[in-house]
Amino acid sequence: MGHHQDSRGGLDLPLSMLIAQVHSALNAQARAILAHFGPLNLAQWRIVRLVGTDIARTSTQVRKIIGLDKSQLSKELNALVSHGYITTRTYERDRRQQVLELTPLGREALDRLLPVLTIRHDHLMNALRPEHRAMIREALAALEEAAQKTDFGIKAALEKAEP
Amino acid sequence: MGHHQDSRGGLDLPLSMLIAQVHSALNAQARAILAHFGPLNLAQWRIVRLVGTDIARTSTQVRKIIGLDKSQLSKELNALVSHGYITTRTYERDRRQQVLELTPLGREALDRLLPVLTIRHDHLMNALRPEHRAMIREALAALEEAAQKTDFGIKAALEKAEP
DNA sequence: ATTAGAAGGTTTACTTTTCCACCTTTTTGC
DNA sequence: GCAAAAAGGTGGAAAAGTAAACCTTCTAAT
Repeated sequence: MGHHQDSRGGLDLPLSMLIAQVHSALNAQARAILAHFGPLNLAQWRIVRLVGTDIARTSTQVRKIIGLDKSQLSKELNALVSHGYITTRTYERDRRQQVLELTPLGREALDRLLPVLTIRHDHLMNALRPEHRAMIREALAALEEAAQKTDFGIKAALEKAEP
Repeated sequence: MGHHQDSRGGLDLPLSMLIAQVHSALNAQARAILAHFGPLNLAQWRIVRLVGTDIARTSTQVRKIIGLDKSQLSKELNALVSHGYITTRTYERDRRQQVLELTPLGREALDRLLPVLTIRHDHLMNALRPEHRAMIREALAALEEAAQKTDFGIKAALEKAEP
């Protein structure tokens, strides 16, 4: 029960639609959790998480890892700085970038949220069968790479349709 | 090349982040394609597609299948009607809902776009290894179901953090 | 039969994401 | 070295998505 369709079990929607649905469900879930704890939105939380766990130290690293639009990153960073969660300073090896660091406030937020979101992540992983768990990352990576290309015969189809 | 990290191959980001990335890449790709053909945005295209291929005939069916917010659906339907792609009439079996149908203009758009997006979909599927193809739908469905729950021990963690 | 509650949909306000033009700093190719 | 190209970042506008208040229609429990 709780499924979208009653009668048609195997209705095969395009993969991109499925992913959009999963994405929006995950997003909603994460938002609901974050909303309990304070003012951080999802993007901000991700930034804090990456910086606080030393996975990323500069603005560009964060941007590449999260896959965030550079404009959005700029805005979220501004918000994080002005609310006192992180500090920024110029990265001397490349003066276009910034070095990011958590403030004590930022660290406190991380310490409060990380355990909760780890539980959630475990919950998600448990929903997957072990075989799936093993390959889902690879599959997603393959899809993402395929999604980068914008020409794969489309151009030809385009010409036919719009001469 | 084109990978996010140079040095760390296996950096395991949370699954939700991966999905967000794939989603946004797929979205961007679809947008880019749609932009070549006309004024339909992604949501509108999905509606036209479902209605035109008889997968969905009423507003509610479309909403459930696409997983679109009801507010957003309402707006997109308005836009589609006012641009002449679809028509709506009250569904007599349940007068809250509407029966949707393509106009000739809508059908023309479908006929032009469907082949192109089918090519794209095939391209995506080809990027997956057969094992991935076999399991990805099931895995995504499991994730989506798991994403519906908002309580899975979180509540307890919440109480600890915010008494 | 009536009524409370659920579900569908609309509207409005608001947040988040995307797009684009522009500026600065690095890198690259002569 | 220097000019062009590339990459990082910023700010503003537009699009997409989310949330909440409200109305109508249906459903279900008395």
